[in-house]
Amino acid sequence: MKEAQDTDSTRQRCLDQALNLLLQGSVESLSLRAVARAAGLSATAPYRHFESKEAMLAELATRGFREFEMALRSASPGGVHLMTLDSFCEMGICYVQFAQAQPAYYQLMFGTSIADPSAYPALDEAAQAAFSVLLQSIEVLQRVGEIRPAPAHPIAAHVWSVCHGFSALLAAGKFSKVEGLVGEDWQSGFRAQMDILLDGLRPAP
Amino acid sequence: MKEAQDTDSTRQRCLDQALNLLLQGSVESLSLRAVARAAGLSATAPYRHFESKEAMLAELATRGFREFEMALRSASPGGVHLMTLDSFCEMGICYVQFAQAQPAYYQLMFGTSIADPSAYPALDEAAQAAFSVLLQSIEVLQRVGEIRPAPAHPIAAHVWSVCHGFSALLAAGKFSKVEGLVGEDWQSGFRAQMDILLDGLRPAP
DNA sequence: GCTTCAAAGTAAGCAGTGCAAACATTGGAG
DNA sequence: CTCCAATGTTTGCACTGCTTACTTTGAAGC
Repeated sequence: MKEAQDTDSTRQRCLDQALNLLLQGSVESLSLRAVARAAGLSATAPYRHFESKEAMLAELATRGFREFEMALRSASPGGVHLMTLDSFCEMGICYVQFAQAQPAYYQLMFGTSIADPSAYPALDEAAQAAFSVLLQSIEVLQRVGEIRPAPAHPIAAHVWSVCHGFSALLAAGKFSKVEGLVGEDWQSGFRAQMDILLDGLRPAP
Repeated sequence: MKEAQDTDSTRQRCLDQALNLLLQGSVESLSLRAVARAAGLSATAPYRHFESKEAMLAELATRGFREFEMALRSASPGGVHLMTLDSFCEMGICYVQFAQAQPAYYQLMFGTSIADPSAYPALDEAAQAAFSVLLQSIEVLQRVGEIRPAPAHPIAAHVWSVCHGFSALLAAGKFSKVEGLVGEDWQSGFRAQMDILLDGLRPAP
């Protein structure tokens, strides 16, 4: 009996083309048929390689989380263990950067396109790994006294809320009427938010 | 020539049924045909009353923002001008409450289902009015010395990011693995975030 | 009271979707 | 050489938003 191998080239071609289409469109506008067309297959051939459309999206999202984790890590050149407040800020920038540069990718990862992410263990694992970068960074900053000593999980959740909220509202264009934040001008606005955020996390004097 | 009147009962029936379906489903799964079916019309009849599906969604979203504004205002019994830190916190709760109780409604208002909201002036106006509640609350709190004196718009944007981010991540179930926040248990988690937020906005001693 | 005419509603059709089932192809194991 | 399972295709179903052409209807103008 031959196990389904990951060296299945057609499968990879489908995934690559799906990513291609996703990057230049939205999640909703991504159809399996378009993927098949781009991969030079018949409309329903991808069903030989993926349980469903959602299963394929889940694999894309998994890929996304891995890239996302890399992007977050890139903010701290010395690795998470040498985290500084500046690098932490930069990590936030990298977060929003990712969401802003590839909105459909980000939406796939953090939206509700995938009804039950926990049905895809690899996806869960990749997402958890990305979150761990944030969590560990906070723990390091607590150890060096830049962030007040307190349970790290709620703090991480808060930072995540800020980054996600900013990214989502920016992507939806909701900031254009508020601060004139559009396109590439968001960085100063985001830094202002990070300043408030870090002020609230500073240790008591 | 008879102007199209707003007393158009069929039109209202469509909107009501659309809201009905929206509240018990998702934005994506809401079809104009289902609305027509629920309203006892032929599949394409709604097109006599709405330019397009998006135009109908825009009217629903406008309605949503008006309800949303009411919900936010309800947090401060004495009106925005008697805003306190506690009421401000409560306003955040009301925000998330709204998003949590009617996720599809919220997603319609703050998501990207409506490609260009500025194409619908009434929608823009209603959204702006809701945002003003937040903005004015902050200005009042600055006047009474509970929030540091600083441009109010960036502060409002930050508060908005936190509330939106929390709501979106909660709705997507992303907090379940982080803090065990699911369903109705989110309030304590959210208060913790508001505490950090308000700490960062406190005036310098 | 009759005509006229625009508004309201319908039916049919187009191009697209996800997905299921039946069929054809093909390449490697026995 | 023969199976047989994996891969791919065709066909079909029920659904979507939306357009076009058609019918009904109700009220205003003469």
